[in-house]
Amino acid sequence: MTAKPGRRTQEERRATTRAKLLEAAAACLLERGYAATTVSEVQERAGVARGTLLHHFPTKVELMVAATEHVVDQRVEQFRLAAAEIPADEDRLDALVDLAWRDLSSPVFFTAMELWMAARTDAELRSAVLVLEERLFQRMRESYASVLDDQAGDLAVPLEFTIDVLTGLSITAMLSGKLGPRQPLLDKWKQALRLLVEGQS
Amino acid sequence: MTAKPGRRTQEERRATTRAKLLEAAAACLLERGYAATTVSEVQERAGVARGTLLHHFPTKVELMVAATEHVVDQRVEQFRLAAAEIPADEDRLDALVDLAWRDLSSPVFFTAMELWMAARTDAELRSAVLVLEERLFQRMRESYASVLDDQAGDLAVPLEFTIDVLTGLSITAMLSGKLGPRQPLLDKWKQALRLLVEGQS
DNA sequence: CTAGAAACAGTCCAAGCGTACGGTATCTCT
DNA sequence: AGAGATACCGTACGCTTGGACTGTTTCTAG
Repeated sequence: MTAKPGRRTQEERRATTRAKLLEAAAACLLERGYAATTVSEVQERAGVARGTLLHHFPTKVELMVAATEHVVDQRVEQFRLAAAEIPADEDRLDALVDLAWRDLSSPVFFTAMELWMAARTDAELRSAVLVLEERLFQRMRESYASVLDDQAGDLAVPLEFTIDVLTGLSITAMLSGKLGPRQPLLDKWKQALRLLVEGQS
Repeated sequence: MTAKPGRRTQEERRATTRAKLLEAAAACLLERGYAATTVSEVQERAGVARGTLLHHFPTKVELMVAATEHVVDQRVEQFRLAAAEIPADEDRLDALVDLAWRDLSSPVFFTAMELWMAARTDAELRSAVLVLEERLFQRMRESYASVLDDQAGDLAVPLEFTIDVLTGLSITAMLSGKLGPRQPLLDKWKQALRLLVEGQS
């Protein structure tokens, strides 16, 4: 029964601080990259004291693992929201492509990429990321399937191709920042996808 | 005119040492990742003295830039060799997919990815990588076009899709190390690619 | 009111990067 | 061919920063 403002329960205090830390870590990963992300900077960005971070995450890897989980949850959540906003009268395949592109070109995606790349060579981080990847892919596929009305999984292969194409597109356009002449490719892929779906049935 | 073995010109000495350093840097990037790559370890792996590395590359970024160039050249070279080995009687589209996959799942590709990701948040490295990326893509497209006998560029779009699909495939399978259920996708993409090429003409 | 949890502040140790300097091999000019 | 100039190699050092630790204070819960 803590109604007084500024009077929060322990769990609330812990949660808000933890959230601030994870948000700061994610922002740092996005702006500075994994290599330049230090616990000191995360601590400063979060506006907490030195020992506070240690209290929540004894080691840097534990912070990174938690940050990964946070980022994954963000991606899943953004994805669900975007999927829910799709108008019912829109073409399902076009909607799928737009939905996937919104995810795969978003800042959260690049933040996740930083962690994924780091996990490749860091055993501890890697084992944690692997199970989170499983969860992420699972949830994503569910949302995709709901957009397509494809419970049977008949469109699994074209879906996989769509994800991979857009992933590749996002990566290859990462540095220049702009899609450049690849922008029309999104529309072209919509056509191609339709062709593939018709062709396989 | 230095014919005596063990008697090398300055330029030769410089070149071999430089090559050893770049090779060591690339190996370190692949095994440890960018974040854990230190100049000390590169120096140890190369088997040279501390100041030697510094004489060639005064700063770490300069070393990384040179390493990027080295890795890019390796990719281009491996690519040309692989392209030359393709038997004349093989289906051109199938050959294209295999060729692209050999590149995009190779160790050199992941080494390059480390540098690409690092370049995203490092201004100095980024500007260097951007011009190298231009060169890389240019050369790659030339080789691809030669495999396809497509000087006119009619197959540019399906080619782009192929590269992006396989890039995405490689990335999403990066952590688990094995393609898993995605292995058959390579064959499925060959079919899809054929469909796309026929469909657009 | 007291026990325990959370947040704060200051510090230690190790490692990384960059600098300085002496020694040695190679090139070049006469 | 010899001597000076140039370029390269190797070692030792200092500055800075990152990551992990300990003690103290504030706040919540019973």
